Amino acid sequence: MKCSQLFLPTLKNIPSEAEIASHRLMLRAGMIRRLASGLYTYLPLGLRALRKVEAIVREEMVNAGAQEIMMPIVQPAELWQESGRWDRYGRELLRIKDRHDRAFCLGPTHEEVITDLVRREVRSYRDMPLNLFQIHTKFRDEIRPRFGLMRAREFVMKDAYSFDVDEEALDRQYWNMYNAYMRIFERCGLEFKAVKADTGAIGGDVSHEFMVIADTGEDTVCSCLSCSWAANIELAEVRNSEISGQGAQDNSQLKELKKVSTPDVKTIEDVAKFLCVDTKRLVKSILFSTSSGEHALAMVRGDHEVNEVKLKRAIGCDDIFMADENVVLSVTGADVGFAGPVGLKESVRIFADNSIRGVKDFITGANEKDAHLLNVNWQRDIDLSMVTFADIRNITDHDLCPECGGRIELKKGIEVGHVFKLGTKYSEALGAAYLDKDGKERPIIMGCYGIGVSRVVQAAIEQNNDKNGIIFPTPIAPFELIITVINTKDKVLLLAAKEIYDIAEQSNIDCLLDDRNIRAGAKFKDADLIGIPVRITVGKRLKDSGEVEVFFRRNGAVKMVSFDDIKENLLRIISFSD
RNA sequence: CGGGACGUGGCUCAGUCUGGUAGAGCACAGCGUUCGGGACGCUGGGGCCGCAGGUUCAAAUCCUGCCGUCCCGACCA
Repeated sequence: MKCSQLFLPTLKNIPSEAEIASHRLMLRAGMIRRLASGLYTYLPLGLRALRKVEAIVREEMVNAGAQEIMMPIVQPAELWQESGRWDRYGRELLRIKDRHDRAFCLGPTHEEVITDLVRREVRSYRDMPLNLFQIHTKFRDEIRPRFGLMRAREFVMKDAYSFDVDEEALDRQYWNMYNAYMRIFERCGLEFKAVKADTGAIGGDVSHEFMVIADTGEDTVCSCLSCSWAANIELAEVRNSEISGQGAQDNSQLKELKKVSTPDVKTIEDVAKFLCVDTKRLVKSILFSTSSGEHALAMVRGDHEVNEVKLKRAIGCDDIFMADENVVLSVTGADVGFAGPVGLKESVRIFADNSIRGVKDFITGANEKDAHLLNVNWQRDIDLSMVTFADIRNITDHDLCPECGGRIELKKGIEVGHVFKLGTKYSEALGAAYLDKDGKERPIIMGCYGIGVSRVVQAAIEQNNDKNGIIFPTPIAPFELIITVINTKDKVLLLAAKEIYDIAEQSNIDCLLDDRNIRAGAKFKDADLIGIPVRITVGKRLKDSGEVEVFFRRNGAVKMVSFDDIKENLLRIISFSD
């Protein structure tokens, strides 16, 4: 491709709509343009990178035994009603109506459609194992689209679904996919981690996420420095070395319960400062409401955070959210900021984190405006029959690995892939069953496996850039090589560059020829910005010494190579780009 | 949905506080000089100042409502 003909609108200025490096660079490099919030057009360069990732994903999926299909984006409401997700999925599901006033949605995922297909076509144990995938557009009406392609409303996803006769076969498919994912992300040149994960709205039992490590990631990844344990913080279990006693205490040692005035002192930090104590002496009490309209009080140490996924499990309900001001007022009798376990106006269940089980004489809110309680104690002040101790807090980097007791670290990650063992959740809801060897009907055992293909492109850029622009890993670079002609009016240089270009084309190297009649500096800046791994510069040195310059974007290395050598060994010479 | 910021040529922004002829840089077009790290000079085109109301002799500027964008939060395969 010649630059003079390529639609490549690069920007010198940083667009004001973008905050993070990868988003800015994709706009500046002319890869994407925004149509509306969370909706993007892929320009030639962006689409090429996307296609590269797609090709890798497709190849590995097919190698792993999956077969490609394509399902509709528009899906009938009936199917979603059948699975129960028409009501449960919430407002992220964009609902539309056709001219006959029939309800449809834009597919945010395809479990319903694939299960409908399979329940019609798969009747026998002989038809399995089966693994079907597609690479297609998904639509999710995100509350807050963010960071360009990172959290777009419309995006490209590879989704695969497996169908098996039993758990054992599912287990094989699951790890087969897991391994395929490892290969895919390695080939894309990403620094990533596979971590244990929560199954969220998709449901199911076992699940792993594939996280690209990056400071701008929206998830937190915990991993052990000494063993292979790694988990999303939503799920990372806290090892309990701190538990002592059973909550019941020897009352004679306890200090007297005391109420202190804390006017307008609400946050944990403020209270600790006001009372001149460490935040660890405080116990944070946060009121949650469940989807069924009940309330529960969560208690964690002042310096800890409530983990809603764990709390949800401890309570045993589908969904929870922080109670609003009115609920807080009616349950505690005070404004937000003074909640505590003692003297609640309404009787609610209390879920206390394991780490506060053994503490004595702690500080909590007094359920009274501008007041806190000192020397609160289990049993004496709090009815233990209302209290459930559980792991309901986020792990911290002071905690130890739950597997081996080693030190752990917390890092931010971008979720680019997620594999689930679904089990029979959808096959039972939609009646997808097969006949086994004995002629007995059984539900099909399912797994599902997603990759955010468009997100991979941006995550790769987030991980590979410098002040001059993108540094594409070669396998997903829109072009692998750019040949920069310093002076296009010089026919000798232009012809020499074309000669190399033709060889590159014949060698199946994706090559750009920068034949634009602009100054050399601008060409260099553009080449750096769009992140082409290797640049060959054809300039006056060709005339002086018969050499061209080979520049490697990643490390800035420069090699002078004779024109003849380049022609004979192009592939070998540019193969050191990563 | 709650909190915050913003909306002025294609892009980045000034001008708004204190109402009075719409500006700069980049980009674009023409001419000339230049030509290996985003050149320079001259000339030129391009604006419902987000939209709608209101106040005023007069509104980019003040007021009200709406729309859009971004950030934080809640939410999230």
